This record gives sequence, C-alpha cells and structure tokens, in this order.
Amino acid sequence: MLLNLLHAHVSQALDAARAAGELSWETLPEIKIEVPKDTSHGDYATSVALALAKPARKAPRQIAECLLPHLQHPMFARIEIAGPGFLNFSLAWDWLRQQLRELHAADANFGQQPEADTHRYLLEYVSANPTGSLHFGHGRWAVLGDCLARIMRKAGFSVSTEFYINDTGAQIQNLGSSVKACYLGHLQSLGQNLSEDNSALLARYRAEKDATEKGPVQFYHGASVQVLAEALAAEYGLEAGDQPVSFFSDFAKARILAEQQDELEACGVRFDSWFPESRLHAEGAVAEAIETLRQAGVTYEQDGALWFRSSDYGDDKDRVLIKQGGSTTYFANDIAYHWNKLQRGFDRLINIWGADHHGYIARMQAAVQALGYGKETLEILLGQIVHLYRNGEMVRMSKRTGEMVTFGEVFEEVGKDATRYLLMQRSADTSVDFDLELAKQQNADNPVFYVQYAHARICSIFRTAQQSEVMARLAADYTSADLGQLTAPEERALILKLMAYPDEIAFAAVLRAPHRLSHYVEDLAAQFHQFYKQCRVLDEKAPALSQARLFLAESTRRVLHNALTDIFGISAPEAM
RNA sequence: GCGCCUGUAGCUCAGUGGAUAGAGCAGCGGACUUCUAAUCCGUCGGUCGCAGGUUCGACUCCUGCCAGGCGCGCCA
Repeated sequence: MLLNLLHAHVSQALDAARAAGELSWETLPEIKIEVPKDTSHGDYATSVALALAKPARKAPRQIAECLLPHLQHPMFARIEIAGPGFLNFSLAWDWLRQQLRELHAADANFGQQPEADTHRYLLEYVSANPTGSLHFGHGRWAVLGDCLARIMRKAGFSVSTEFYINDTGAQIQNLGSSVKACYLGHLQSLGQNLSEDNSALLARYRAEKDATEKGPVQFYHGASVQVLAEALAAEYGLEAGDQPVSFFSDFAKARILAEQQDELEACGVRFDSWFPESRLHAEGAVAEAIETLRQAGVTYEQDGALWFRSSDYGDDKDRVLIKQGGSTTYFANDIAYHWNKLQRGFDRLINIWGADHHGYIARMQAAVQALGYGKETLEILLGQIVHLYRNGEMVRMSKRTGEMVTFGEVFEEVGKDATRYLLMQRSADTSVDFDLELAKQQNADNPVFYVQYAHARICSIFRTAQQSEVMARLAADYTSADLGQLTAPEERALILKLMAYPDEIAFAAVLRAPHRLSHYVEDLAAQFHQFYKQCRVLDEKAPALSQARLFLAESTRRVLHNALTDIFGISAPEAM
C-alpha cells in the first residue's frame, strides 16, 4: 500500500533526524499523509512538520528541512517544502511504471491485503422477522452489509456474516393466527361448518380488517397472508382446520424465510449463516444467559419481574429480562444471542441496525460488558431510513392493509446493478430518497453506468485491435510493453489513481464506509475517460506507445472489474 | 424534556484538524472523417444552519442555540 510505504519513509526520517540530534520531542503526533487537492503540490503530501512544531519546539519549515536529507529513495523524483511547512512528494516516473507492472501482475488479487488484525468479526445485518416480505429498508441494510463484508475481507479482516431469524414470539403467533383465519375463511366459502373457536377467530380477523378507525393491529392483512393460506390448502387439503396455530405459523415462516432467502440471493447478498432464535430457546441459552447475569450480581427482582442493572453500564435506566408473567423479553433473548456469538469464538461483533433502533444500543452494549467483554466488542452501525418515491410521490407503507413495495419488486423493476449501486453510494448516516422512476430513467445520468461504460470502453479497444494485424499482435503481447513510453500527464494521473485502490479499500473498511469506494471508482472512471480522450491507444504509427497504453488500459480494466464485481457485487459489462 | 442522525452550490450529495471547500445533475458555451459522444473541455454557481470557543490553522473538535428526521415499552 502506497500510504503505508510513505508513512514508513516519513517515520524513518523522523527517527533518523532524532537519532542525529536534529529533532527532539516527547510525544510524536500522528503522521498524516494525503493527496493534495492542488496537483502543483505534488502527488502526496504530509503535514507532519506542522504538527511537530510544538512538540519539537521548532518552526515547521525548519523541521521539514531536517527531514529532507533523510528522505532518500528512488520512489521520489522530488520532495519540496511548501507553504507553511508541508512536505510535497512527487513520485518518480520509473517507480510508478514499475508499480503499474506489479499491479497488473497481481491481477484479481490487487487490493487484497494481508491479515489486518487477529480478531474474528461477525457482521449481523437485515435480520428481519419471517412475518412478511423484506421491505426496501431491509434492502439498504442488505446491500450495505454485503458490501461492507466484501470490503473488510479485501482489507484483510476475518469476517463472517449472519442473518438472525426472529422466528419466535408474539408476531409469529399473530402471523399463524392470520393465516389460519384466511384458511378458515376459505373453508367457510366452500360451505364447511366451523367450530366455535374457529368461527370466533375468523370473526375477529375480519372485524380488524374492516375497522375504519386506526388502532392497534394484531393480525396481518396483506395479500401475502391470503396467498400463504391458499398454498397451505393446496399442500394439506381442507382438513387442517383443527390444527393449532403453531401449525400455521410454522408453515408460514418457512415459506416466508425461503422467499427472503431467494430475494437476497437474487440481489447477490449471501450470508455465511442463518441463525434462528428458536435454537436459543431449544438449547436453554436464554435461561443460561440470564443465570449468568444473575450470578454476576447485575440483576434484581422488582414488581414481580427480573431486572438487569444496565444503568450501571451507561444505559438510561435498568431493563427487564423476565416479565411478570414469567416470559423473557426480546432483550433477554438478544442477550443470549449475542453471548452465543461470542461463545462461537467471534470477538468482534458488528451489527447493522435501522436508526429507529438506536435507543437499544446502550442496553445491548451494557449486556455485553456485564457478560465480561470489553466495550469495543460490540459495534453498532446505524443506517438512516430510506424513503421510496415514484414520480416524486412518496410510496406509503401500511401495516394495516399490508400495502408495501418489497425489496424484491424494486430490484426487479430497477435492476440489480442500479439498485445496489444507488444504495451503497450514500453514507449510512444520510437518509435516502429513492425514486423508482428516476432510478430506471436515469440510465445515462446514473453513475453506475458511467463506471461500467469505462470498463466496456476498454474491452472495446481490445476488440478493435483485432481488426488490424499489427495491433492484434501488439495486444496479444501487451505484457512485454515498454512502459517507458508512458509520459503523458493523463497517463500519470491514471496510474496514481490505480495505485490508490488498496488504500481506499483499507480506509473504507476501517471507517465502515462502503460509500467511499463508489466515489473512488467514479474518480477512476473519470480519470480513464480523460486518458481515453487525450491519449489515443491504438496508433499504427506508434506501435510501442500503443502497446504501453494497452498495458495501462488493461490494468485499469482489471481494477474496475475488481471493484465492480468483488466490492460492489454488480456486473462489469464488456459492451454497452 | 432527554438521546441519536442530518443541515455544504438551484437539486442530489462527497469531504482524514491543513494549502484557493469539491463532484454529479440542472444552466450556459464548446469538442465526433479518428479506439463507443452512456464521453471530454470550458463557464456560471458558496455567510459550509447561526453564535461563541479551542489553535499556528476549523466544514472538521468543544459549548450554546435554530431547523428537519428518528427514538425514548414488562412490544418485537
């Protein structure tokens, strides 16, 4: 990585200057290396001399003067002291050419970094209830989590991904009741007589569905419930009316889960594991977790409930683990789940949650600490809400009517590439307004096409080369190109941008900010388009230059392909 | 009331305490006999919500306000 390399050089120069007695300091400030906005300030720059002014009690420019003699390396063509004391690095052409060759040789592995740390990360995201289709908000977390996992792996972190299935509890019960009610309605319409209990259930279901004023909703009324009831009738016939609600909920949740899995798969989102909440209950893990907290002395009984002293760990107030009725809270179950993750050997837990769950963070982190783990063990990434629009009008979702646009419908309509790109393009901290018509119509203006077009253009150059015997020969043997032919500023800028790829990945991984890579890739595509315009690749009169440019173009294609397919999870078309 | 997020060009948004705050879209003006014009070049456009503070230096950090969103259950 280029930044690491520069960092090492600066660090060594500092040590050398100190050893020579030219500089002294108590605490060394962070060495920051950046790409200057103004190209006349070199390819990279550091402000370390400014930061060191106070600790070293010396003027910044003087400090820079001290460092200069210790910064000797063939990679530098020139190092200048500028402004208040910046060190501006200009990299040597020959060194850049050599780096380009190495980048090309690394091929698909370019950007892949060695082990970044020894932790084992578990990234949990989406984790929707199996009570209905995934909505578009889930889609944002799906894309975000998937891209983050890809980026972190590329950056050398060991990451496993998991989907937590909330397959127990009242919502599942309600789903089962709803499906049963629809099923009973079906039987009734066929002239079957219903038992007293069944009639009552059906009546309650219909009453809630037909209610005009708003109130608490118990049942599910979407069309999908009807579909589930019909599917059940098709599979089990008309004799299931006496089956308990659990029979219906088991059927429904299995179907819904399968649908969610299919949709995620179709969108290129693959989880390493699917963890059902029911397993925790079956294994007695919830009781065990509660007992562990009890023995740690962080619980107490009050008002017939068992409480966890989460306020001792920074939460606003204490939280209930076991309710008056004796059943456990969702929170208690979640504690057991997180403990389970830790017991499986993951020592870094990252969860992606919707911003509406932020009030839940403090208690969850309190629980992890109470179980004996450090504060840094659990990291929660909050994503802001996403609004769906169609022709400028917000698409409203209603739980009562079950009216909603599912994630699957959106990416079927908009396309996987554009959907994924538009969702990962924005920082998780910003709410997203996603207009379906815009996402589709945008085509030419959509940045994803801009990037893909650069890739297709490069492929096109190689196709065109086949039409001429001379060019075809050069293209076939482009790896033996004399890169010394590359001298243009556009070529240099493109190489520098390519070299930055691993640094961008590392940065995006550490910041947990996938959106940063979309900006990088757009910059890279822009840099290529400029090169394409300014530097003709195939030129019969300059075969050596043509070959060198083919080498550069192919290297660019490899990085674009790598980013599009490995990081963004979208296609890298050869023609558009 | 308390907590979290957001506030940057007409719009959508980037921006690691550093040099003259950037990009795309929209607007205006240019560039196709030449590897894909889904492209490129130029130009217009700013009180970085407001006010203080910290320092060599603040869009960035701190405090207080203003505006918008979300959340403050023995729901999940």
